[in-house]
Amino acid sequence: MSESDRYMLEREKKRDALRAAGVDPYGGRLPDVEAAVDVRARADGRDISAGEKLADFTARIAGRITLLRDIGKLAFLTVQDRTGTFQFGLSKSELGDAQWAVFKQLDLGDIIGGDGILGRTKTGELTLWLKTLIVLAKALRPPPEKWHGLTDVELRYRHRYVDLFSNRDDVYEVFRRRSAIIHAIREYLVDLGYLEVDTPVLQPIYGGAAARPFVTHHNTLDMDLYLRISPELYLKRLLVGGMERVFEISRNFRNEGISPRHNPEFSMIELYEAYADYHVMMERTEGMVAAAIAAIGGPAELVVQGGGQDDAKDRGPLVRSGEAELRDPPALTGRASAATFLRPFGEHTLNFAPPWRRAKYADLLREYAGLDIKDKAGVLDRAKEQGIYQKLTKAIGDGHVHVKPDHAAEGSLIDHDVLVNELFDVLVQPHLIQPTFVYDYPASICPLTRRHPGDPSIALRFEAFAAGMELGNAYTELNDPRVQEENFRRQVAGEGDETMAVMDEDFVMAMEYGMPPAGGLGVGIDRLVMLLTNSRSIRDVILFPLQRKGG
RNA sequence: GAGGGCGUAGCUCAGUCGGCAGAGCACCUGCCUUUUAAGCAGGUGGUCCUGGGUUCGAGUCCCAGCGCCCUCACCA
Repeated sequence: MSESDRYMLEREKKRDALRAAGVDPYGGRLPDVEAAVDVRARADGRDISAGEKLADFTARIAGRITLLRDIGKLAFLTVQDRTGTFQFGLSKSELGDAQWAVFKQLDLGDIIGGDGILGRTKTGELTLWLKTLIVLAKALRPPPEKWHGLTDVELRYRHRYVDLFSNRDDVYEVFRRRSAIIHAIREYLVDLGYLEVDTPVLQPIYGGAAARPFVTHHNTLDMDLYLRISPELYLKRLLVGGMERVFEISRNFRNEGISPRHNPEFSMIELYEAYADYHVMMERTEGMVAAAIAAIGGPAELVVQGGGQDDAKDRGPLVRSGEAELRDPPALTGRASAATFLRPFGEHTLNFAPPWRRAKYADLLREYAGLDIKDKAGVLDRAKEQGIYQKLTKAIGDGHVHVKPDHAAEGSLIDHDVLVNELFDVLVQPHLIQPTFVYDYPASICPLTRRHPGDPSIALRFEAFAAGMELGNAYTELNDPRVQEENFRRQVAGEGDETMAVMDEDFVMAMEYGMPPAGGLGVGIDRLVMLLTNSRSIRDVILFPLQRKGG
């Protein structure tokens, strides 16, 4: 017999003892349960001295037993509900022998309800002194260690339900905030007149991003389908249809590598606004984030675990190391003040107060790399210095790098703008800690993007960065059907990345009916939640991140 | 896909030079009517990730595999 079997057997014996005593170990509906936090609020209105019990203050609370202190004929249980914890006080003489016998069959992890009267113990702890004990669910497996909780990263992801109840103060809180953030964004856009829609996840033709798709199959139609990599092409059709302001919170699927910032399925919000441009989308980005921050409250005291093993070892019971100086700084208490927009992230404090910094791509390249974007020789030299040129020339032939000598510097095999882009990633992006809109990208690295009317070498695009991480991407959208069609043709011809979208004739047809000029924006929800909950891994903001079979 | 780290009781973790498998929590038995990770006394509990190998002897050394984490690659 394994040890876990022994644990189960002990608990099954207690379950059977409950049944033998006529108590259902798996109770049903329990009306009028009050949240722990609400009982506390109600108690605030009363003056209760230590050791006092208020016969007229009754309450019913339910939750999971997280602590159990049996002191003979008296016991204290700590139960946890969705709002916090509450102490139950049980006295053998008050409860009576029958109920006391029920208590004796309880273990850590069981879910119970209690009716009782409120009081304070000698030490002042707010306590519900039970008159009636209600068994709601006998747990057959023991919870993890009560002090450390579940820290094994693999077990946390594979058994997230255990992670959630045993690491309530950080893990559960992350997902509570995630919910609040999404709700706030939705409300913000709806208030602006946006319509929320659902477009196909199963797509016969995939597009809207450069990524490898997952393939699936419909049996009856005998048709291969792709899980969407982006909702973009459907949302633009809706612009044609007259949905002038439209958004979707979209689960996207990309058959790519996995990293602390990439999960095969991830959430993104995409929005399109007719008659707007990418500058308007900057304001929308700021607005959504501001709404999200307002929804989750003031400056975060929350510091969550990273995936790293070193982090796990440092982990304290409630909050992680390194955040002490960020907890309730006196200067940040004003709800409406700009300080509310300060969020801790790793060793940084990010300031999301609008307006965020707006900087042109070329200007940032000059500022952080000291490079003139038009100086082909200088860029080439720096690329060689950084080993980028060598890496790219080595990669020629595997399909990822294309030789375009006409755009290259003298003697270079690699396109100038490709080198610029690589240098930007290495030399500039890590410096973009504070929220920053990088705009006016070189057109050649985003060939499908609408050009600046006065300068065809500039694309009307921005990317939003924070903590060195890409957070969002926006465009002044192309609405010329012939240009769009030509873009598709160039992709199909393999001129761009070979994984990019195939020709979507219906999409072109839609545009031929007239699509209003529009601004379009995509924001990674998971990454935004990471930033606003100080989570270092995307897996810490996704409830059930993909794991290999087994383990 | 490449490199590095980790895998020991249900959980959190020690384990020295290769020499009887350890602690805390949890669990079981007993005591306890004001505890706060309650306490005290006694006790149970092991596929040391899996499979090979070296050795008189392997948790420890070697090889292969599996899983997780990290870095890189991939990735609007």
